[in-house]
Amino acid sequence: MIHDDATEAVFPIRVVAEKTGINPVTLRAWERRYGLVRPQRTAKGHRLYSEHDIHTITRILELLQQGAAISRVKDMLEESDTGHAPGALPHEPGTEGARTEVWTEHLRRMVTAVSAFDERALEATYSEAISVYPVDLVTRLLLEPLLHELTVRWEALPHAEAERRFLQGYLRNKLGARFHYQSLQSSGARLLLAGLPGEHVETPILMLALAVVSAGYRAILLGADCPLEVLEHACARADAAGLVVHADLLLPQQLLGQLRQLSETLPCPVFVGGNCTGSQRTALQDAGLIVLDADAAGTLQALRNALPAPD
Amino acid sequence: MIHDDATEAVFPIRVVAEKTGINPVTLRAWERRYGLVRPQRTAKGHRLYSEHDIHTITRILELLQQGAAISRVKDMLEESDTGHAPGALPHEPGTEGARTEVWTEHLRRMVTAVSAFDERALEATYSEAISVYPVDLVTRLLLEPLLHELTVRWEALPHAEAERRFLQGYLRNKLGARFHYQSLQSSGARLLLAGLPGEHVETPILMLALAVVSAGYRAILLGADCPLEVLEHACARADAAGLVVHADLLLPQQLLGQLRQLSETLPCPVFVGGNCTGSQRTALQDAGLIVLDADAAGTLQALRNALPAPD
DNA sequence: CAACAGTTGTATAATTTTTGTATAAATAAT
DNA sequence: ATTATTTATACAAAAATTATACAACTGTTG
Repeated sequence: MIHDDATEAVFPIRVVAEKTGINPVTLRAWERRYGLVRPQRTAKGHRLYSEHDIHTITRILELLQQGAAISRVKDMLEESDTGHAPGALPHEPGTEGARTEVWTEHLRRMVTAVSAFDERALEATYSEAISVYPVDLVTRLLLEPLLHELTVRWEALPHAEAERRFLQGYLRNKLGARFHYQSLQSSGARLLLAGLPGEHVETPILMLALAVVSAGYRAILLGADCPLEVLEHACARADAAGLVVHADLLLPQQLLGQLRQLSETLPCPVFVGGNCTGSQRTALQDAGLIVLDADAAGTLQALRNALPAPD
Repeated sequence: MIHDDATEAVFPIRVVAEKTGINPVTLRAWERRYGLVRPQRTAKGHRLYSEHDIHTITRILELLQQGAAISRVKDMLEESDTGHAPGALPHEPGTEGARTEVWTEHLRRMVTAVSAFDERALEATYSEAISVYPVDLVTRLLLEPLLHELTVRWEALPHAEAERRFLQGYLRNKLGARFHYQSLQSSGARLLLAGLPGEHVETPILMLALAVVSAGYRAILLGADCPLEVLEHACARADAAGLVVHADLLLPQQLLGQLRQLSETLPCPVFVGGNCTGSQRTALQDAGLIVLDADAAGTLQALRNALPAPD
């Protein structure tokens, strides 16, 4: 499939600026300073951007949103173009421990933003946090407490269901983008991942998926509230090295029985994560499942123990 | 189908100017400077435009509308005429026919990728398409047909539920990221957006949300399967200028009644999108709802009619 | 902790290009 | 004879170009 680039490049810089939200000055600065994008030129030197260039800009925007430095974006683009994979984003093994008031302040602002349905304020706080702290930390000390705090609050105020939905939409998009990005980079064994029947909330599943992916495995997401029969079929068809299920709620006895049966049937190990691992740990282990603890390190360890290490 | 151009070429330049809204001076400048349009001439050199010429001008106008530079438009027209090579932007059904095999090929590859649970292959195809064609076109000619094709297929093969979930996860992340990004840019009136009770699929809602946002409004997403009471509360609390609900399935009579009541209660207009607008259009209109057609242009028009234009 | 250098988005200035429109002189149409 | 259309030249506003500068941050180093 051959394209004549010259004939595709039609958009002047102003249009591109409007389409992408990037100031023309900035676009030129990126090109001059980092060689980013480099569109066609007319005989007189005016820039003509193609659809492909615009797509590149959106990719840049995605990377920036994940906290990448603009000066390093070019390499990342090239790496992901040449197919083979880079180590994703800089994760500083930070030495930050307490400083809890920072987080409670962020938390407070995010709660306020949610009750005003103000996505921009939500984003502002989140991206402020993400620009200071590594992603994992923000997830663990901000997003998870936020979800927890609001869940508690909503139980007392049932009419605030809309706010819960709003926040979940935001988090789903946010975590989903991160998962998607990391997913394309990962290359280890394939793990199926789904929420058990009755679990309708997606965000904790996405968090678990992120942990799995950043442990070096590939994750195939099958979403929330997934029937066990589907998982059984999918394991075979997808040639999965393992199955990870998620449950926050208490599992009924019947489901536990079905899970035991499933883990005996399947040729691959079955892991379980989520809050149910606290209260029902032994029951789950008796059913032949491998319990994933809430912390990332423990999750990684458990996966590595039961599976060949991915790298 | 060959026409005798001479018999069709009858419109003097002034008439064409009136029909198209383009100043005669400008029409001549386009012809002189870029070789655009070139109508027949009388023996003494007066321009005589044919119906086809006028159609060409319409196409030019569409391209300009999408931001193409006038100096580049000629190449694009020629490209899409020679059928080969992607005319980047043209949205007209007339010239799409010749290029459908591009889309069926992409479609085929995506179907294959889904049944192999291969996110990277999925991404590769999608990203190739998106780098050549504008987002809207890819959504309309690739993603929507893909969803439709696989839905049909899954009805015949119920065991492939896992594949459906896999694809929906992918699309949700993809569309969600786009929505999130656009959302932060948008600044118009706020519209609440949700799937009606019984509608569990998120992707069509996200597509509708993207249309709303690119029409210049802000969208507050409340997710799929949303109870009407939640919407009623949320409209007040979020100070929304409108409510958009989505439904692909047929709406039961009871829900129609509740919708009528809702639209009478709320101070803002209520819009409805999705496949149900085809079969239940009049019933929905009787209930006081404003129907959003499937195409983006119609959606935009309907929103603008009922709300103050955002920009 | 202060000083310094690097990063990065924006701003400004001086020029040039693009693009729609205006004008003039000549010819054609009605 | 009056009204249109044509070509060619000209003009002006909008938009693009490069180059330089700057402000707000970042991180490093003494």
